[in-house]
Amino acid sequence: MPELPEVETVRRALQRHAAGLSVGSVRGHAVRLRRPLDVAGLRKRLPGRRLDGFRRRGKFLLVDLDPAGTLLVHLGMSGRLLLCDSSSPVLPHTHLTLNLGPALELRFVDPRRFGLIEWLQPGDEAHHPTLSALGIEPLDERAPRDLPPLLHVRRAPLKALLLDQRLVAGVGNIYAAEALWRAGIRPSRPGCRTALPRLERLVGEVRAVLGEAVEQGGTTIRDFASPEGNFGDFAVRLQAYGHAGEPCSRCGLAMVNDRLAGRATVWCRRCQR
DNA sequence: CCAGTATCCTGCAGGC
DNA sequence: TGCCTGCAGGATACTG
Repeated sequence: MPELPEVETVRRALQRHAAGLSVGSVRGHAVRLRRPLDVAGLRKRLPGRRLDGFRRRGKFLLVDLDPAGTLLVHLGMSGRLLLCDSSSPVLPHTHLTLNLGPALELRFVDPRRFGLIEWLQPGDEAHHPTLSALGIEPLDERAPRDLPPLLHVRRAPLKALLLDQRLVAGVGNIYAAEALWRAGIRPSRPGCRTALPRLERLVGEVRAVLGEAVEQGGTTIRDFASPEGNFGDFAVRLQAYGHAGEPCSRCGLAMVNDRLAGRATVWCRRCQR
């Protein structure tokens, strides 16, 4: 479940190990991801291009192959980018492989196929329907000032607002639950029924939990791993997500699991109001 | 416009 | 042991 910290972990690993390398052959097969994977188009455009750098916007990874364009990657639910020795076994659901040297490959693996890979021409970023609509980067220094007022004018539950990428870019189900628990705010509380100082506290906790998770290399619940194969170490620090039925680590009351905005939502009825 | 729900997809856990 | 069901969730199309 790659959210901002997991994508940032992937970005850093690729920046460290793959920046400056050139793409050789491109292998893959047309498969239906969130949109169809255009292998033929990538085969035409990628070979010979240099990986100039890796950027992140929300949960999107942007691979710059200047000046030709940018490869836009979203990991969806189960997507992984792996740096592998060419001789290493190919995992099931490997949809795309970029050769990066005599024995090095970058592989995109995505069993559930909620991911996305598409080619952006220079200038496309500003018009891309999803990319251009993304909201505030929560770790940006402007977030504490800009985000609370946006939450304050909405009637939807705060959990749903945190998950709305057009408001905040990069928060998913795990870190939304954690931030609300840390802030002591009920996930179903409407934004407009929450005092501004509490919203400021919430944004602060969103930033804190994301920042800590980035430091730990993300959260591995089932299968997240960095391109080098490292697991994220933040799971042990989760206090809400995955702890339904267990005592709240603040007050001891059993945490409950509700369904909110179509998502499992673990929270404490006593601490979160 | 806004909020809520169904949908895509596979793997896995739990029930019987 | 094996089959079935439901759940996991990121983005988005759709409904009310």
